[in-house]
This record gives sequence, C-alpha cells and structure tokens, in this order.
Amino acid sequence: MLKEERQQTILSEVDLHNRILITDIAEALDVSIDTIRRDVKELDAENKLRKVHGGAISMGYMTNSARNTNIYKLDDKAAIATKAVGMLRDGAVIFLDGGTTCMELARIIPENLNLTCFTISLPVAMELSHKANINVISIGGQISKEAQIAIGANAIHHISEIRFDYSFIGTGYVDATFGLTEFDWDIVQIKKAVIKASKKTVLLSISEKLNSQHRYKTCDINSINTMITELTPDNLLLKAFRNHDIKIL
Amino acid sequence: MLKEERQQTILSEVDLHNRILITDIAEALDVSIDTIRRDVKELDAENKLRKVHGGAISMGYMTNSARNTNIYKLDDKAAIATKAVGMLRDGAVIFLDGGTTCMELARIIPENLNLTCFTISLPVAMELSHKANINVISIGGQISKEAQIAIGANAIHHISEIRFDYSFIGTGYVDATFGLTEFDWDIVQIKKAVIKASKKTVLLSISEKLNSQHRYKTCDINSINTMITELTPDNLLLKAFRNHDIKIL
DNA sequence: TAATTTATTGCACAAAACTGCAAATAATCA
DNA sequence: TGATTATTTGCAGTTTTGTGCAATAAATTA
Repeated sequence: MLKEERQQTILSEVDLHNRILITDIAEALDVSIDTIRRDVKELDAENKLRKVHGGAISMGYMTNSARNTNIYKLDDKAAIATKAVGMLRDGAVIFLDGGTTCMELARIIPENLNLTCFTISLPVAMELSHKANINVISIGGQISKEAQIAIGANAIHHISEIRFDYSFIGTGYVDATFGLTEFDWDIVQIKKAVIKASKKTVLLSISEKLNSQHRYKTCDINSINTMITELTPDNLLLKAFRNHDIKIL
Repeated sequence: MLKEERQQTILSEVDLHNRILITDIAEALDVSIDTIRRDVKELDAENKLRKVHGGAISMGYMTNSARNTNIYKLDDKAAIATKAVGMLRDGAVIFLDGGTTCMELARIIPENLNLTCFTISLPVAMELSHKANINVISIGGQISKEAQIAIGANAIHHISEIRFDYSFIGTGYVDATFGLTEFDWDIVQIKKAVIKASKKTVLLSISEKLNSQHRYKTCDINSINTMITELTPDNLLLKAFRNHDIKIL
C-alpha cells in the first residue's frame, strides 16, 4: 500500500468518525503503529487533522477552546453528547441530525440501550448500525454532497409522517432573539419538518455558535425545548436564552 | 512500444484503478523500472497524475475517500466493476445494490459522468456523494446491520415507484438452473422489487458464487439481462448460463 | 505513588529515486 | 541511402525515503 493511499484512508476515517485511534488504524491497515504515528504527524503538520494523545481528531470536530490534548478526555462536543445521552430512555423513538456533534452522540450511545433511531445522515446511520440493540432507520432522499444528509421533498414528507419522542438537532447559527438560522435553504426545510414532528426538540450547539446568525431561519428559540452546550447552565453566555421557555443543560 | 502509447497506457491504468505501482507497470509493459519512473515524472509535470513514492495516483483520488479496506478478492471485483462501468452513459438513471462488488463499481465510476444513482447502501451512497456530477438518492428504510443497506416495506415501496434504466445488483448465490438465491428473506424482497423496477438488470458476481444456492429465491436466470463476472465470456464455468437468454460479459 | 499506555529517538534494513553514462533507437538531413 | 544528431532506454552506483524494532522518555490512569 502506498503511503499516499494510507494517509488518504486515515483522513477519510477521521472525516467519517471524527476521531481515530492510532492502534485501530494500524491494525486495520496492517502496518506498524510507528508508521501510522508518522503519517498522523505529517497530516497534522499539513493541517488536515489534529493529532492528540492516542489518536487524531478531525478539524471539523475542533472547537476554538482547543484543549483537546487527549483522545479520551472530554472535549466540547463530547461533553454535549454526554449530556444528551443522559436524556435517552429505553424504548424511545428519536431523530438524529447530521453534523459532528450529533455524530458524536451517535458514537457514544450505549450499546445496551433499546432505541429506534431515525436519521437523515449517512455517517450517523452507519455509526449506529454497529450497535446491536438500536433499530436504525435511514430517511431517504437526495443526498447533500456537503453535509452527507438526505434533503428534499421526499425526506420532508417522510419526516412528517413520524412522531419522534425526541429529536436531537444541530444548527448552523443560533441567537436568543433571531432564533436558529442556516446558510442553506434546503436544510432549513428539513429542520422545520423535524421540529414539527417531534414531541420534544433538543438543540445541540457548541458555545462558539451562540449569538450568530445567517440568512435563512429555521425557528424561534421558543420552538426548542432543550438546549445543550458544553457550558454549565449558569454561564453568562447563556443569559439571554434564560428569558425564554427553554431548558438549558 | 512507443513512449507515447506507453504513457497513454499508464494514464488509463491510473484512471481505472486510481493508483498504480511503478513496479507493476514496468513488469506489465516489460520495460525497465527507470523508464516508467521517467514516464510518470513527465505525466506528473503535465498534471495528468500525481507521482508519489512507489507509484502514482489519479488526480481525482485526492478528494476520493473510503478506500476499501476489504481487500478480499478485490482484483476480481475491480475487473467486474470495470466491465460494468463500460455500460454507463450520460444521463442514465441507475440503481446500485450493496455489497463489495457494487461498492467497487461506485468507487470507480468516473467523476465526469452525469448520472442519477439510487441506492439502498449507506457506504455506496457515501462513496458516490463525493462525485460532483452524480446525483445520489438514498432509498430509506430499516438498516440491516450486516449489510448496511435499507430493507423493509418502506424501501420496497419506494423502489416500486421508480423506473431504472439499469440496476446493478449482487447476489449471495447463483446457479444456472436454480437462479439467484439468498440466505436472507428481507434481502430477497428488496431485490425482487429492484428487478421489477428495472428496464435492464445487470448481475455482478464473482465466479466463486457460480453454481451455488441457498434457501430463498430472488429470481430465475432469465430475469437477468446481463451477467458480469471476472471471467472471459467463453469460460467453461459459464457454459450452463449460455443456454439462457442472457448476455454475458 | 506505581503501573500502563503512548511518544520519541536512534538505528538497521529494504525499497525507491536520482545521477551519470553507454548502448540502442528514432529523427533529421545531406 | 547513409551519416549525423538527438532522443530514449537500461544499467550501476549513490542518495534518499519509508518502515519496523527496541530502548528510553513522557503522559495518563488507577
């Protein structure tokens, strides 16, 4: 196997799973740990990923409070995902959005939990499909090349015919007064449908996105039932959100 | 052999397999390693490919992901996929099944081909989503954990509402008299629906599967329009199939 | 703190790349 | 056509690169 191919493989694995373990990759590609270590080092120097103790994480997964020095240590998105997992109960029917934070949630959902998970995200569906007790249902539709999620009328129609106990969604931008906004029109339509189809909607967002906005509006803050960030609920950055009828975790 | 045609051969090999090894090409064309090295160097300078240590990779490969780590019988499968790619025309609406052979086909579909591809396979959808000119539509449904494909009534219903120009399907087992059979009932139902929805059905199967059978039947050999194996069409193993109204590639 | 895991470093071996050179081949022109 | 020139090719020696191993150091966990 060519070095270049190997590095491409590492990159695509990182893209797919947000994080990789050096040892896993070495075993999968059947080369020594040293080799993978060197590869990861190079890729880090090229800013294609971030090397951390024990492995590597994707750039998209990085947050600006970059204290991600250890693959096992909780970073921002993992912290959010951990809080979200606490909301899950056996037998629930949930929806999972695309994006790295929801992907992280999918990753850490316990194997023994009995869940029915709907998702529009190809990577999330693949990740969940490895868990024995989770019934995964992918919502079909045209695939957005950027986000690797199903979009379009078909997907929206399907969502409208389901009633989720919980939906876990991300957002491009969020602001206490302007609500959730996106750069992409199609994605807004999907999220609108998801929110409408959910008993409870849970927003997962790193604090970095707070107080930002863009062109197309998904919904008001009031349409969200629970908002999870990596911050503690009493953080000052969340003050503006406390005026709304929304639970903050 | 002229230098020009040699370089042309190198380029087409790179296009086909996304990567080459200097040593392989040198042996195949029966010239010295140095010659190929020089050729590759020139082609790199002309931006026709990217020279890397030990070989070369196609320009498109850089963005290409999901390198197959399952190298089992990969050469045979690549040979089948190559024949299948030859059937594709701009503007076609096709269906791609799951399985490693179809995955290989997805992998080598040229970037510049304009296609609408439906698929039930999560990995195939992800692979295709990286190609700019291919409109990917995932068919949703319950995800089979073994095969990472959508199965069930919902997926079947969707398929029944489409008319594919070509469908490329795999099979668990195939026999000239017993037809296509599977170990899994749900998968049979999906394949039946696909065949019904296709103007032309193309079976991709490595020769290893020929003359094998299992519990559940998908269809007779006659329901298949074209059958592609890694063998040459006049191979003895295919003799029994030549009695049927089926094109063999 | 000790025990375990991960990183780093230096080293050896192998594979590949580069260089200069001579022989072979192709192209040009009288 | 034959002689001259330029290009291409293969080979040998050298340099560079890639890989794995083992010893040591650093970081992490219990």
